[in-house]
Amino acid sequence: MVKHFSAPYDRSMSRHDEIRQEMLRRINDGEWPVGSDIPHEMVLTEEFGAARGTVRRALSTLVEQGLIERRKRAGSRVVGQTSQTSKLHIPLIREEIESRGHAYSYRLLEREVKPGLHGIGTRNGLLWVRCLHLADGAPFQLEHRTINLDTLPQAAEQPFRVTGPNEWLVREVPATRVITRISAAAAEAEIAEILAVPEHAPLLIVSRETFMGEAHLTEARLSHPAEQYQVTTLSI
Amino acid sequence: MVKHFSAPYDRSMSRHDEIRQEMLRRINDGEWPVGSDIPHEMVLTEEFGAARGTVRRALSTLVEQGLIERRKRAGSRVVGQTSQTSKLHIPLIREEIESRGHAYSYRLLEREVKPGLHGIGTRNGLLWVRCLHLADGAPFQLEHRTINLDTLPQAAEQPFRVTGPNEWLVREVPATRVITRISAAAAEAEIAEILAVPEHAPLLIVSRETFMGEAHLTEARLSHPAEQYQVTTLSI
DNA sequence: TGGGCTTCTATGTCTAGACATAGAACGATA
DNA sequence: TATCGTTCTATGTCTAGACATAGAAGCCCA
Repeated sequence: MVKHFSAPYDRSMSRHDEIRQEMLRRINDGEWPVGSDIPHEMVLTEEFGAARGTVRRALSTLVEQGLIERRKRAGSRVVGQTSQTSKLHIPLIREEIESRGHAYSYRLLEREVKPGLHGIGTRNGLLWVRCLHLADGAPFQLEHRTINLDTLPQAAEQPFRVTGPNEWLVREVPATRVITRISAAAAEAEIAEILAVPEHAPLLIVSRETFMGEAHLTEARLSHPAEQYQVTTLSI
Repeated sequence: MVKHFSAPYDRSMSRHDEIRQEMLRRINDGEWPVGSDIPHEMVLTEEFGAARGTVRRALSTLVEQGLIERRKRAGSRVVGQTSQTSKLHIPLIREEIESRGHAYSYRLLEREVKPGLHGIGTRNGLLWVRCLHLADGAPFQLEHRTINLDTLPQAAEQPFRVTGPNEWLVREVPATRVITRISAAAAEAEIAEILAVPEHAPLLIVSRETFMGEAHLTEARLSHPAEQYQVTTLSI
């Protein structure tokens, strides 16, 4: 089969990646302008000399990226992003700190079993942990965590004295759904002291709830001094 | 072909979704514990009575979710997430404000063509825009934007007097790569005044750079009073 | 025992079909 | 002209193959 375009694409790419690159180029160069219909699958299939499945794979990637949209019978068209979607990747705090070339250390501040709340942990209660993650000895992240002992009874046996709940959860527990919220706030007196920042200093706060199916597993509130931490995401 | 499991799955789901659900259940219930190998594709293919492609589609989704990892010759295994990945979705500020039931309004503060910087916009310069997005008349987001006039010369003709650069960019310009950074900071005097918050009040700041291929398109710095705004993400 | 070579296999990619179906387009009717 | 069925088609899903290939596992030899 003939390839009907001859740009010097990386030969190590798979065919669907090559095709996707070429489609990207056409969008880029305005050959397929925003708002316009792009050719039907079968036309592209012939043009690229590939199977329909391969062309579809290239197209699906563009759909994921939000560059095109497709509707049955109506065909596919290039869209200007109505909202930018990107992948947010929050690493283990230990890795984050070590990747910056700092020494990681950990301190457990509080650990307590509390009664359930809002229908969560009504049987076995909630494990409440407060701990601090440090970079080169300086406070980097304050972690407030609750673990649902109904769904994760094994957590009750974890002391979390030398490693944080995160490390354990990551190793032992898979999650199917995660809700992450990122916000800013001024440091209250108690938190300011723990994080060694002035009162009312700006904090970047990452809150995360984790579920397995419908079951609530754990919730975390991670507070960082604003100067030290930012969240970065890449496009899909 | 027989389906070898009989849970009452939604019949409206596609087969690969059904299979994925069943796999999720097995991970959930510990039948496939974290760290363990899961059966080979061909075994699953037989068990589910589906084609290999269909089983692979279910598995790929689990890989995307970060629940399993696969390696040639070595097979597939369940992994505890070493880092949580989720989808970050930043809507048009107008939509954000209207979806909260507030009236959106816009004010252009500054618009100027500046010389290029760091090899960006060296030919035609950079269009620099500062504008304010309001909810029910109250400041909600301060937008600092630069647009690369080398790659987007059409932007020079846009007055941005009644709608912001975002609306125009979204309608006209596709992007292949977006870098988003989320941070917190204390409001400097000038910004505090524009946003009608006390000096040093915490701000949530979303910065975004947009590219088409390697070409730099635009850069935005969006500042919000911390109490009014947070970023939410859902799992993939 | 350890390093390098070969073999082998589970996953990755691709093809060429078939059938399902949302929903756009069209035509009939009021 | 507006509304309501009907038709039709581009996309969505699935199948059953073939071949490619990373890299784990085993082997040989020093």
